Formats: sequence, structure tokens, C-alpha cells
Amino acid sequence: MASKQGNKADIVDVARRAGVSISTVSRSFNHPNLVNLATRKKIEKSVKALGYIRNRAAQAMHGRRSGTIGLIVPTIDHAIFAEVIQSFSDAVDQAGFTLLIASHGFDLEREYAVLRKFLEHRVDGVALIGLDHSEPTFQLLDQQAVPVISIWNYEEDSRISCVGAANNEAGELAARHVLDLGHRRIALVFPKTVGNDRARGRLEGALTQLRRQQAEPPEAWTIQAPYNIAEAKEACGALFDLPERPTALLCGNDVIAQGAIYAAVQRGVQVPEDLSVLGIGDFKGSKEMEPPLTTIHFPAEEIGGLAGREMCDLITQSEDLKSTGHLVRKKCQISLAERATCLPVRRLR
Amino acid sequence: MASKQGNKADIVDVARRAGVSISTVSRSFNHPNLVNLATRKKIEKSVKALGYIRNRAAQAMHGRRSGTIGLIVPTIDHAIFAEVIQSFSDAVDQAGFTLLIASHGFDLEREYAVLRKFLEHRVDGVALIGLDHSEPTFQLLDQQAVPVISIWNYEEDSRISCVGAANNEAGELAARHVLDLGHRRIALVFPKTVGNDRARGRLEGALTQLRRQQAEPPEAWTIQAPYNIAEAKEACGALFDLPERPTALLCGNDVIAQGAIYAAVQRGVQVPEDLSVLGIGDFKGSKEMEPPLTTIHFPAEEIGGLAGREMCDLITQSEDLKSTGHLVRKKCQISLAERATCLPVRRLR
DNA sequence: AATAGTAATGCAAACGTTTTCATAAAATTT
DNA sequence: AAATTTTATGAAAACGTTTGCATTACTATT
Repeated sequence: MASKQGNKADIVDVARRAGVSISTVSRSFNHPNLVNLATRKKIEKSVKALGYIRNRAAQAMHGRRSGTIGLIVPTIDHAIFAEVIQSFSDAVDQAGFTLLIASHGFDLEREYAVLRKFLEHRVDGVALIGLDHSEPTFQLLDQQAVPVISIWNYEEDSRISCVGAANNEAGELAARHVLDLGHRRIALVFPKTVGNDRARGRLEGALTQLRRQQAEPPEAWTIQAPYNIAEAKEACGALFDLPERPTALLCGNDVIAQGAIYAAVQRGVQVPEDLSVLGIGDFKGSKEMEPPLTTIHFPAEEIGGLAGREMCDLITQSEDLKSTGHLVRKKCQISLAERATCLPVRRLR
Repeated sequence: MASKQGNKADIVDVARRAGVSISTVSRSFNHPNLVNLATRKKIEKSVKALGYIRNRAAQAMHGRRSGTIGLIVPTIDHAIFAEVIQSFSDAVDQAGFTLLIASHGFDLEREYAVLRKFLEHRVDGVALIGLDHSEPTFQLLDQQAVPVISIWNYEEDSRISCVGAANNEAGELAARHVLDLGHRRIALVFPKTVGNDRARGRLEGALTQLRRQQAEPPEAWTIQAPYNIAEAKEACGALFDLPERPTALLCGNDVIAQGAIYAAVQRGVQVPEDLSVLGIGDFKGSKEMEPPLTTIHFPAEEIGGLAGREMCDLITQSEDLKSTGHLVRKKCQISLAERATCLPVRRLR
């Protein structure tokens, strides 16, 4: 009955029903103070009656912002990313933006493709995880001059704005802790570092610190494990079966640490009495494990929230055409979460 | 130099540079077979040179689809939602859609607000978690006639299309298993059920089955615990301190089960020797716990993937204006994952 | 060689908004 | 009471595309 067929209501329909022009209707949404209260009421009534919903796509065409922010992550299904995504989402939501999310499964070519797709949708800004991206990605970002921010990693010479923690510091802090506890026979269990700047930074930091104190582990004691409790357990099991056992295990992340502890339990190696285990990341649940995991805490929620707010700021600024070019970098503090899986080294048997 | 100032390239710019009309450019994107190969090449070159990126917003204005799907979840930061989101995302991605995600923090009014926002962006379809939604939400969905699908729960008389598992069946299956093992003194630990149809379904299913076999737990043995290991641990601790202890614990989800096990360990109660613990959900990590958790497996990945594909189908169909009105419902099979936390009941001491 | 098809292109009218400019009416000042 | 300012509105031109229709230039068909 109202308007054309089953089709949705138009701003024209709203205007007609309210007996005003479309300009007035549009104004009543965007600059309500410019339109008479009575008229506004009429329009409102018409909107309600017609079930009218504004069309952002049409708005976006006027050089106005689309009101969307694109977030590209390696995967959503990771304790740590999920947390950061959630807080980022909350932050941009609060500022009225809508979030587009896509994952690339750790494939930088797919990341590039997703970025293009997002740009087609004219996102007002783009957020990426980490600082490892393909050259075409950087170039596209640059060329399109879209506000961009990297989440999770901090680097003082980053190519794009970033909000995050310094992974190498995390590695250093971790190494320092076990060294402080008197350990010298320290093994390293880390994920693959290619295309994973987080793991790389942590490993480098740890190694730097260990070398500094002449405690670099032998070849056989630096092993690789995937991000996966079961496989980590297996990888660590092999380590424990070696003739000589380390007194401390420094793990690249809490998942690996968890696997390591299980592997130890399985072999009757007591944690922390016989073996200290240190994680990095402080994943949800690490605190509640038995025994609670000693680890390096990353303030995921803080990082996500800060990044979200920073992203919104970047967008608003870029509209004002102010500050072009200069990057913003925020370093979030990591900290040692001392719990129950590390003990001072025991006298050698 | 090229075109106007720092502004981004236009389809007009592309056309001018390629020496053709904008219609031809547009056609070369949308119906390449209608334009001469040589012309297409020229256009392609022009696109590259100008760094042109198509504007979906402008396309969307032509009644074309926006190419976006909106997914509204209670929270992203949940092992189980993260998994389902990931597989849903992968599925719609594969079909070329872009995903909008928002979370409402279990607040159905915010859910409604997010839905409105998504509709403003003219999403081609909407996916919701669960079947509990506010009346305005249902009405809006109905009125706007937007393809919609509910993920995670299956109900044969659902008000909207759904892809998921039957929570009451999960509860029943769980109860049946502990009963089959000979347990009769069974305690229930569940999350709050208001506004949480998942928990409600499971609890009802479990109770039904227990009653059916005259094993309904006493008041004191059906307790509430939040979705949180630490608090669940505490809640269960209180249960264990009661004079009489159950022989089996049926938990509303794996997080609670994990907390329960920790609470037991803390008190020297052996799982599964002294106490069987059964979870529901089969979260990532449940398999790798020590001891591995016996639980009801929910095929999260399957549900998400199926829902994603179904969503895309719904959108394509609705465009063909075919099948209006009829809902699609898909039930995904749950199953018992027998691991190490349940044993046949021991003779009473 | 005339005719009918087909292929390739351009013109111009949509699409649903916002916004600039012009105008009319009302309120304020002189 | 005239002149000025303010307030409220409408007409029409954008915005960046797609697409129906018209036109031109070929390619087959007779």
C-alpha cells in the first residue's frame, strides 16, 4: 500500500508522507537543530510508520565517512586475538563505527586481498595485527592514504602507526626472570618464527639476554613447537627424554607452556620442583591452571582498547586534514606474572 | 598531476585515461565478455596506473547487493564463539562476502541497536547467535525482510532459520551417560539460564533425563556457576564441602567442568576415581587437559561453516525472489566424547 | 549487393542521499 | 512601518556507479 510494492521505504516516501521536501528530511537527520521541532516530529512519525532505515551507502557516496573500520587478523579463533578483537570492537563501537572483520589465516597474500576488498567498501580506517606485511600491502595503504594502525606489536621504527607491546622485551624479561632464579640450564621452546614477528621478537629478546649472561642454550635445547597443546606436549616430551635435562623451560607462549607441563607430568617430572616453566602471553586460563602458570603478561584488553580509540582519532584527524604523515606509536607495558611454575634453581643433584 | 589533487581516482578518471566512456569501464568490470579484449586491456592499464579501487557503496546504491553480511554475537572472546565465528567467516569469505561483526555483550537491547546499524549499512543478510531475541528484533527482521539465520541452536519450531545443535539433546545425552555408568548421586553445575537459551536447553534436557530415571538431584546439588574457571572452581568447592558428596558432576559447559576438576584436585578428591566429571561443549583444549575431559562434543566448526553457506544461499535465493517465507533448519549432530574424567560408579564405600 | 544479425560502444537516466543556494516567512531592530 | 536579520524550507546539483536504449561498425546470410 505505502509506496512501491514490497520494496523498502525511501527518503522520498518519508518526505511525501510527512508533507515536506526530502531536503528537510535529510536535514532533520543530520542537522536537527536546523529544522523546526514540529516538522521534525512529523518526519519522525512518518519514519516510524514506514519503518524507514537510512542508507549509509548513499551517505558514504557524498564523501562522508562510511562509518566502518576494517580489522584484518590472522585468525579470530585464538584466545589472544579474540581478546584483542573484542576490546578493539568495543572501542570503535563506542565511537559509533561499524567493524568489518576478516581473517587471512597467516597468509599475507590473502591479507592483501582482504585489504583491497575493505578499500572497495571504503572503510574509514584499517587495523592490522603485527608489523609483518607484504610490500604490496604497505604500498596500497600508502597510496590510498587510508588511516591505518597496527595492533599488538610495538616497534620504535615501525613503518605504520602501532599500539602494542615490545615482544623482544617480553623475551628479555622472561629470560631475566629465570636467570634471576639462578637457572643456567635453560631450554627454549618457540613457535616457528618465519612470518611471525611476535615469536621472532620474543625469541631474539630471550636469546640476547641469555647470551648476555653466558647462558645460551645448546642446539638441542632450542626446539620448535606449533601453537597447539597436543603437539607442543609431544615436542617437549622429546626434549625431556634427552640424557641431560634443563632446569628451566622458557616457552614462546602459554599454549606451549601448557603442553610442556603436561609432558612433564606425564613423565613424572614435577613442576616447579624439578623443572621451572615460564610462558609468555598470559592467556585467559593461565592463571587458573594447576599449577597457575608463571608467565609474561600482555595487556591484550588495554592494547585493543587503546588501538580502537587511536584508530578513531586517526580517522577524525585525517578528516580535518591536519597531521598528515606523522605516525603514532604507543608502547603498552608488559609485566612478569609470578605464579607457581617457577622456582629458584635447586642445588645440582 | 593525474586527476584532481590528492583525491582518489574515479571511474571517470579511468575512462578518460583509457579513452573510453564510463559505461565501457563499468561494463568491463561487471560483464567483461561484453567488451572487446583490447579495450579491456587499455582499461586495465588505466586502472593500474591510477590505482583505482571500485566503490562498493556506489554499486550498492543500484539495488545491487552490498556484498556484506552482518554477524551479531554476544561476545567474540569465548573459545566457543570464536571457533564458530571463524568458520562462519571463512564460509562467507569464500562466497565473496565481507563480514561485519559486532558483539552485544549479552544485552538484547544492544543487539537490536546493532541490527539497526547493520541494516543502515544494507547488509545482504544477518546472522545471530541463538534463538533468544527481543520482540523488536524479530519485528525489524520481519519488516525489513532481510535474510536471517540463527547459529548454534537448533529448534524445530524456531521463529527464524537456524543451523545448530539441540541443547536439550546435549543435556539428555550427558545425563544418560552418567546414568549408564551407574551413577545415581549426580550433581548439576550450570550457568544462569535467564537470557541464555543454550544453558537452559541443556539443563532442561539433563533434568528431564534424570527425572525419567528417578535420579533427580536434591536442591543442594544443583548449583549455579558463572562462565569462568576461577568462579566455577569456587562454586564447586562449596559443593564438595557438603557432608554428602555426589559421585558424578554434570557441568553445563567445559569451562565449569575445568573449574570443578581444579576444585576437586585442591581437596584431594580424585577425578575420575572418586568423582566423575562430565562437561558439555568440547572446547578447544578440553581434549588436551590432564586428565582429558569427557564431554559432549558440539561441532562448532561444522555449524559455523554450514551456517555461512546457508546464509549465502538464502541471500542468493531471496534475490531470485523465489522461496519467500519458508524457513530452513539444520540440525547438527552432537556426540559423546568419552575421555578420561568419567568412570563407572564405584561400590559405595 | 542488399539485408539481417551481432558485437562494441556511448548517452543519459537512474539509485538514495547530502548540500549549496535561493526564497519565503517570521522575528527583530531601527 | 520600513529595513534587517534570523529561521525554516524547497529546488536542484552533486556523489560514483550501473544499465536500458540507441547507435555505429562489422560479419554473416541470402
